[in-house]
Amino acid sequence: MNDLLALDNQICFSLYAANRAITARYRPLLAELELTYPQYLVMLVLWERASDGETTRVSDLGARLRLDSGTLTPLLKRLALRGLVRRKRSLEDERVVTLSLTPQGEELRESAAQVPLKLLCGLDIAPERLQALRNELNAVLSVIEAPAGKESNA
Amino acid sequence: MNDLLALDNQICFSLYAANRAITARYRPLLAELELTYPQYLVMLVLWERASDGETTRVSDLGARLRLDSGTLTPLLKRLALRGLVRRKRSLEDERVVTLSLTPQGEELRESAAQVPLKLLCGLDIAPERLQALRNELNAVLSVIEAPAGKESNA
DNA sequence: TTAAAGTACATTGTGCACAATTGAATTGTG
DNA sequence: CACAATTCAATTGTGCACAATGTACTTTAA
Repeated sequence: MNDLLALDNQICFSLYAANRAITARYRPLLAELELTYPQYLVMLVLWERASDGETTRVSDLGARLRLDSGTLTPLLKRLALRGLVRRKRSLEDERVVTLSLTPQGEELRESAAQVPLKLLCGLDIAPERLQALRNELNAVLSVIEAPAGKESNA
Repeated sequence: MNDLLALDNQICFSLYAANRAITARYRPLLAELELTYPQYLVMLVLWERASDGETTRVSDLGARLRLDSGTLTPLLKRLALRGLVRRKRSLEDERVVTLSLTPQGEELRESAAQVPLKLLCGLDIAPERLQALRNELNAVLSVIEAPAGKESNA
């Protein structure tokens, strides 16, 4: 009866289920833009950085989203195929692939701008509550991602 | 500069990143049991229900974990192949597949019992804080999963 | 009793995630 | 310069998630 193993006591399951539930809420909204959820996140980063006048490398994107090239490369190829994104080998360093938005990619931002509000309207949760949750998640995330845990706790 | 689209303002991204970070923390612990994270969740449910003397159907599992047969069927076949789980067609209703644990499946529970504690030790976050986060996630989850949102808000 | 509706699981196909490996390009060192 | 080490992206392979469809079975109701 060690209920540490009970599903309801696993923080992990709450995260897992909540994440999939939120993603499911986004899905119909993003379907109108013909974007998947990870593609949407990639576009968010590109929109952000493009407006800052920064060029984005695949590794920048990976650092921001915590995703590696095995995930990003095929995803970016699909976005490029759809004409939203350009992939170009850097001239200074041929290992680097530089990402930029096509006019269509820029344009899509206008439609996407409505997504966050539409989602919030469909949710019936106080925005402050979501904000508090987000802050707590970010705080926990930064601890989780800290170098080495504290396994060497003499 | 409508920062509703900023990545850092997306509750969804916090959830997405935190979920993957936690899962990554579990991975080495579960690797010792040769379980993936979703497989671990399935085993948690089976351990729970077996100790309650209940038989588990695939649809029960799906309801508990919010996963459909497209995800569960191949996962369960892999667990069966490893000899942890038995899949049997119900005699009363041939559509139903009943799940039970093999002796090895039961036995694995002993090793798994250490996983939650090991995870907590590696985290360096107050357990009460995680519990509060879990409760908040569950509350939000139940709202998200509520029937229809409130789109029809006259 | 038999057609229609509904249920439970399986299958197929697409798109992530992530580990591991590869290969090309760059950097660091003597 | 040579050459080892490192870096960046791509590739390969496994395992989820999920939509859509298929198929067998059960229930219902005409």
